[in-house]
Amino acid sequence: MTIHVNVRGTVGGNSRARFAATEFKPKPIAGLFDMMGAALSFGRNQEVYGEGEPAEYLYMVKSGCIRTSKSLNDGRRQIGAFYLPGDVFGLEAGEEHSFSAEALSATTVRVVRRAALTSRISGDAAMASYLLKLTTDELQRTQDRVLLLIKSAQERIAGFLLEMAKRSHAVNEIELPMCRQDVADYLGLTIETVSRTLTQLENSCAIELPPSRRIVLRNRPALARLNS
Amino acid sequence: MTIHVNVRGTVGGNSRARFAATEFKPKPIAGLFDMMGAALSFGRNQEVYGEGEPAEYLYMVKSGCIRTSKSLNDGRRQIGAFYLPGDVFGLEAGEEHSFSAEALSATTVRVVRRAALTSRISGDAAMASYLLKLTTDELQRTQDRVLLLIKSAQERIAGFLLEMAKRSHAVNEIELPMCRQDVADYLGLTIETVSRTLTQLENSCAIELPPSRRIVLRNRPALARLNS
DNA sequence: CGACCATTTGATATGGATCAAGCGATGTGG
DNA sequence: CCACATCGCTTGATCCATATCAAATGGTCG
Repeated sequence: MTIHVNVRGTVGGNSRARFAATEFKPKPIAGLFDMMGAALSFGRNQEVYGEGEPAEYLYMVKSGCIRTSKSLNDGRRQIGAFYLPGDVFGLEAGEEHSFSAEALSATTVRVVRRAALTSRISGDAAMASYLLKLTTDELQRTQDRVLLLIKSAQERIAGFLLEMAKRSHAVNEIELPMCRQDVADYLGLTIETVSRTLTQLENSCAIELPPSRRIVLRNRPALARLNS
Repeated sequence: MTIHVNVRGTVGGNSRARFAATEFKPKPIAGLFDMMGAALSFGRNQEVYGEGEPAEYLYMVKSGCIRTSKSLNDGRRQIGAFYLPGDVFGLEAGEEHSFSAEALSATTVRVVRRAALTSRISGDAAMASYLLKLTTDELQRTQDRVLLLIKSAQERIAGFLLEMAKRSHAVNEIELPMCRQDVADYLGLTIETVSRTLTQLENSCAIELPPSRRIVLRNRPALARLNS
């Protein structure tokens, strides 16, 4: 079996990879990546793609977590988004990636060629709608980020926790897949401010921090109020 | 002539408004709004649509300028974007507007029913691509905003000026269509900080402020350096 | 145990917010 | 035509939230 995937990562899984299979009509389009994509594995901090590389593929997270990030010339780093299992990343406006993508921990993804999807826009309305939905959803999340970034540290953290809680399945308990520095770079704060704000919220009984990556939401209304 | 446009604004222009005309195939899709849309006029600060209203239409600015904004419960206001002639606004992830839209000054727009476009996704590949492009472009601009918002006041202002310069046609001179307060709410700063930062930039000879809405970029490299 | 990394905590500095006043242009009514 | 109100913008003084610098604590893995 030869798979011409010139991407980083370890090829694995039962990849029935036929990227150019144009006759295939996905019924449940959610399973698209599983059906037509190759599986890849990444280790902690391993790069999936780099800023400026051609945006040839779309990716769906199967397990683990991915962050996209961008380094500014002075060393600051901005995190574009965190992607959890089921999320699709790699969508770009232009022909190349404006952020790089890295795995937070051992992560598996499915890849499909972008061209394999976009070429179906004509003739496959479901595919066109699917791509549009992926993009509008991403847009919505990015707009929500903008709203977060103009607020105070408390509000950013509260908003972040609520967002993560909504995305994880457990109701009032979150296991953060990322370190404090990642949270800080996501919210445009320093690691110290993130830490201090979390302890403040703990002191005000809004949350609980058993070990530091696990967070229990004790008082959602209070957090939601901060989220305005 | 009866046009059933339950939107605010003054109907005018040569509106050959046939929203449900499904047989129409736009060749130059850019002219789409002119061909199938109704023209509307708005005065300064007049609302085009409000936050929470059903997102039934897409709009293209023909003249003037539109801002989208959102009021937070504590009175702060965040501006989502400024739209100049040629820009399309009103795109939403969900079924209702998450921002409201207002005219900055006397402004004319063209409206088309969103459903009239989305219904064509199947069968009209050009339309599908067009909608996707509108959305990815909007996404790109929103991601650029996120990058601006984590920076210092000087960097935000510099980035904003460069963005406006790129969008306006005159190379090194911009006529801002919005007041300082709008700039402040766009960049997540106060009006005082915007003003002070502009005078700082003037003192460092990066820009010139003949009357306050007109800005001359004297030293683009310096601004670009701030923009990192 | 000891090295290493992530996180927290403390002390201080600072950029931008806030509060307040002044300035300049535009418009209105006497 | 001028006095005066209004609005948008700038400037000044002070305060505070967050950054910065520094050190302590805790957790994990060899």
